[in-house]
Amino acid sequence: MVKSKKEQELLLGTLDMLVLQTLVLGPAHGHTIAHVIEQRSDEVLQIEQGSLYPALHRLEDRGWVSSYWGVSENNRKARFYRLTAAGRKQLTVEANRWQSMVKAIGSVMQNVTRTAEQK
Amino acid sequence: MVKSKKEQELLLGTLDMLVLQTLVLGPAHGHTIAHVIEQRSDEVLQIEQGSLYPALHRLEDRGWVSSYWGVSENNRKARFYRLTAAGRKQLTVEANRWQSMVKAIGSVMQNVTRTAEQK
DNA sequence: TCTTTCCCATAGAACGTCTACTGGTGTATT
DNA sequence: AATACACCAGTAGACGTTCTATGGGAAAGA
Repeated sequence: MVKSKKEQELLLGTLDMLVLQTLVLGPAHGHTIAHVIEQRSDEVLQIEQGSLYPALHRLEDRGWVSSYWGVSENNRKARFYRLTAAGRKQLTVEANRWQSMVKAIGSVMQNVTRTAEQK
Repeated sequence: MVKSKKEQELLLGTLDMLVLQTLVLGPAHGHTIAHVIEQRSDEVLQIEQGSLYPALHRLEDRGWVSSYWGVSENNRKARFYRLTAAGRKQLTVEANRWQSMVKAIGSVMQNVTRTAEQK
């Protein structure tokens, strides 16, 4: 039996933005980043490892973050990511984009039975 | 010269929902659907033909809409799409999902400088 | 006739996410 | 000492949506 359909597909291309935002608080490693996002979203967002690490690597490729090896709070080897100046700019770009998207979609989704319930 | 990066990628997987919502107003053909979404979003959303028609076809495959050939307002042959009962249900599912997504991402994106201060 | 506008459609590439793994290493348990 | 477990990083391959870039037919107007 084959599972042909994805279960979640819930991030909708916003993972990069979420990661950058999380790093505003300071450097963090992958595990922590995922947990922070999940907790702050009240467990609505689920960050899969297979999504997270590729995201971190491409953020670094693009220069939005830099990384270094360190030791985690649990005394384990971990790669920490730090927001760069370019990443900070990118975050505002993506946040603005997201805001305008939400607004635009909201405009389309609002019920247009206004005619019936007009003030 | 090759354009290696996509220009927009602005729909973020919400096109199906937008199309279904548009059809709540009544049957419509592809061109109209695209224009309605673009206008209602104040031209923020851009619906490419290469995104729209595949979307309409998959909505039909899944039973969310049904289609028939007719004649457009401009006297041209056009395929009209109508929302099915299943499509109406699907719309509420996707709309709820979208709402919870917006809320969850909002929770992550809000500034948390408060936490940094209380040290 | 020629051009424009309307309308449908598809192929192929790009991209982000998911599933499903592998592998290493501290810490606690037995 | 051996085992189990939680923590941490990573990759391959599939999948689905969107994009770019086409093609073509048919009505309307110049």
